[in-house]
Amino acid sequence: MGEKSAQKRKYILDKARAVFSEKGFKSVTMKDIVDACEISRGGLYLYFSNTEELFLAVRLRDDMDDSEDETMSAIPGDASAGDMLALFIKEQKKEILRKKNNLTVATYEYYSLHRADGGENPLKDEFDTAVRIVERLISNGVESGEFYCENPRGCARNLMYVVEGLKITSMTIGITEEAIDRELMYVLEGLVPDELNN
Amino acid sequence: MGEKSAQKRKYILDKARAVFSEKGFKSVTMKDIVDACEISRGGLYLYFSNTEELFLAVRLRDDMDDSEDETMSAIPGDASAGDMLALFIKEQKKEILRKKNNLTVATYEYYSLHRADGGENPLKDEFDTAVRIVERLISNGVESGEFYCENPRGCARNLMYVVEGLKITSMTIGITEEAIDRELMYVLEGLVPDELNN
Amino acid sequence: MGEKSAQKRKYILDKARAVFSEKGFKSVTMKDIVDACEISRGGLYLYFSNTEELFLAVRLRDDMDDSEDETMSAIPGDASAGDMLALFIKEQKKEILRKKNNLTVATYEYYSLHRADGGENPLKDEFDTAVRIVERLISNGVESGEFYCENPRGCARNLMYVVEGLKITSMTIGITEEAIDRELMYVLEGLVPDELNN
Amino acid sequence: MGEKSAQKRKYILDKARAVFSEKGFKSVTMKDIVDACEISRGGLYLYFSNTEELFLAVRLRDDMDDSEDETMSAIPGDASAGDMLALFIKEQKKEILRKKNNLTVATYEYYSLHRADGGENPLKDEFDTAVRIVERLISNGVESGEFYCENPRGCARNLMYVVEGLKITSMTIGITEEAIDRELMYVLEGLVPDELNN
DNA sequence: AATGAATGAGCCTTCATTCAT
DNA sequence: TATGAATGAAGGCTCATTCAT
Repeated sequence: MGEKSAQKRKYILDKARAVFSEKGFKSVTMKDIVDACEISRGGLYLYFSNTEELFLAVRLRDDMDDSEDETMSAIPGDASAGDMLALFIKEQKKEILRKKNNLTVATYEYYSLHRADGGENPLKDEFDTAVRIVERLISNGVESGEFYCENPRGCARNLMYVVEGLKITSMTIGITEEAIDRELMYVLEGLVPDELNN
Repeated sequence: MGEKSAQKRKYILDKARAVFSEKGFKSVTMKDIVDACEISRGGLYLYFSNTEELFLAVRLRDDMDDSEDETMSAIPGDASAGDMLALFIKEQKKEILRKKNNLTVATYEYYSLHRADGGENPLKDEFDTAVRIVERLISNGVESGEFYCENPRGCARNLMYVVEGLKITSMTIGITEEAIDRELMYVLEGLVPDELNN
Repeated sequence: MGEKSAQKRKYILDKARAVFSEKGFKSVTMKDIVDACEISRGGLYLYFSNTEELFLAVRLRDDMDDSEDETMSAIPGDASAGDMLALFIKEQKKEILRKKNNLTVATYEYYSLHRADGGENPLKDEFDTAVRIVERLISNGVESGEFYCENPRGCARNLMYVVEGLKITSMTIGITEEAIDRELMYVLEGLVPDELNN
Repeated sequence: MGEKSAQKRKYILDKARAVFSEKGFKSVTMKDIVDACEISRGGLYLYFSNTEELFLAVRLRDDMDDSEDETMSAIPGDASAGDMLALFIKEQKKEILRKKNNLTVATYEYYSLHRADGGENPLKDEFDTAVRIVERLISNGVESGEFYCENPRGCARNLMYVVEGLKITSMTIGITEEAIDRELMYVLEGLVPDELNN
């Protein structure tokens, strides 16, 4: 009803994602979207009133079919903590390297515009959730003897800040896959019991 | 043709910095600068042709009287590696927390627009330089027995990626001074010889 | 081809009247009507092609169930001229003060747009008819000795121009009921034989 | 300074007056003004931000070089009340008949949109002022024996409401000069002492 | 050097109108 | 008949950029 055609809505979001990936958030105009979708100006406004609405919908839609969750839930129940952490990190790496449909810059632009220091912030939720996941994996690994770590939360946070650093570096300075591997490895090595580390 | 009035140029750059700090890069218009400087439109064009030129000049001017260099060079020759690293980190923290004249977002916006994956990139130079400085400080500390570290370069890079992560987090999610301290501390603790760590 | 559903047509006209009352003529869009009627865009076009057609139909419909005629025809045959004039004026006053469904402004807007100086003009017909009615009432009153008036037509016209003046004043400047009474009274007092006037 | 070129401002107001006269208030777009003035879109916005601002300025400017005031003040000091009233009415008549630059409809449209029942309203001020002027003229005439009138204020108000009625009639129904004369005469005749009236 | 009025391109948004279902 | 998605024209507004003074 209010949503017109759900299919077209998805179509628009798909095209919009590509545009946001290409131009970030601020530079994107409704005309950019219209052109990308090859629909009429009025047609777009039937679905979204401005780029902000569009962007948030793109990010939401993203969550739905996000490969991360799928991947994580597709893990066999008997996977080791190390395997799972490796998988998690592999996903992060994929995201960092992603060329197409990469929302990193647009997201940073959007939230630097709408920073809500005190209040709710989806970005903060995402970050905190990721930290918790990693912390749990590390803790599990410590219990099973796979990892050695006196401060799992600290280590998890360190990992996620490095990931953030790598993301922004990738979008501004540029970074090679090797450099990403090296950085993530550096963090993980701190988890390996000393006797194994040598 | 020459520099017109170097003084006025500096004046414009000062005002422009505040504008870029406030609005990032993409959202800044020449009119914003004109308004901030309270000069004529034509007057501004005499010095800078567009916001890009202006922004690069702001960043350059920044390097000149940058407090970081001053601070670092103001260190007594006999300062310990630990003291110097602490000082360096203090500067980074100040930058992360900086409210006024903070170019972080504008810089990210600008370089995400002008990313030159392979070629030269001042941002890359700055990052690499910072890594080298930290690496040297750590190495010195290791030599003097202040630090323990098997991979100074890796540790330096880890620190700088965390700093990048903290910067972007500060500008988007928001972050408290305590959280910054905790993160930086986490990295530094890895450098402290075990016997001292307890 | 025919009238589609006469009931729905009336429904649309009712809702449209409210809209024209609220927004005048020029500002009303087909969308306004669609929204007010809660019907589909296409559905509206089935009945009316544009706001002009709609407005004219609203005014016509108005004439049909207009309370004025009803009221006037509901007068007992033996009513005095004075009673009937009082009734007529009461109706005019009601119209001037009418808050809901007041077409005054819309009508003025429409006819200032479509003024036909020489030709036919429903507004002119209405005005002339009203003048004739008042003139007849006055003449009757003069014959019966209720009124004193040497120029009934002139007095009737004077009354109706004052009514027009009051209508437009009511819609633009705003006017109180007392002010309306005072004005209408002023005109009527001219009709009262001198000996009664004191 | 803030006013750019006073000359051009006046030029725009002149052209705008013609547009408002032609199209009323609501239908006028900034593009209409731009086209009438043959200036650029941006150029117009340098002086006025929207049609409302423009319209109010047109009305203000109107007051300044309004012929009414000039005319009234150009009256010889020894003019009789009758002469002055005749002059006043002649001005009203001119205004009612005015073809070019007639702001009547635009004014009604504007104020029907911005009616402030309780508060200040320039239209109300103008009306009240006119009433006071007429009242004074009548009173003077009564004192000098030129007029006979028991209720100068009532008569003045009656005249001005008739004038309002004639104005709106002129713009909607259309009216001939003779009809205007007849109406105004009707009111004035009420002022003439009976013995002269025959 | 400096000014600021002027231009015109470009994006935003709303609406009348059409048309496939 | 009725629906409402879709289109495209029209008007609002802002800005980069130029240029006469």
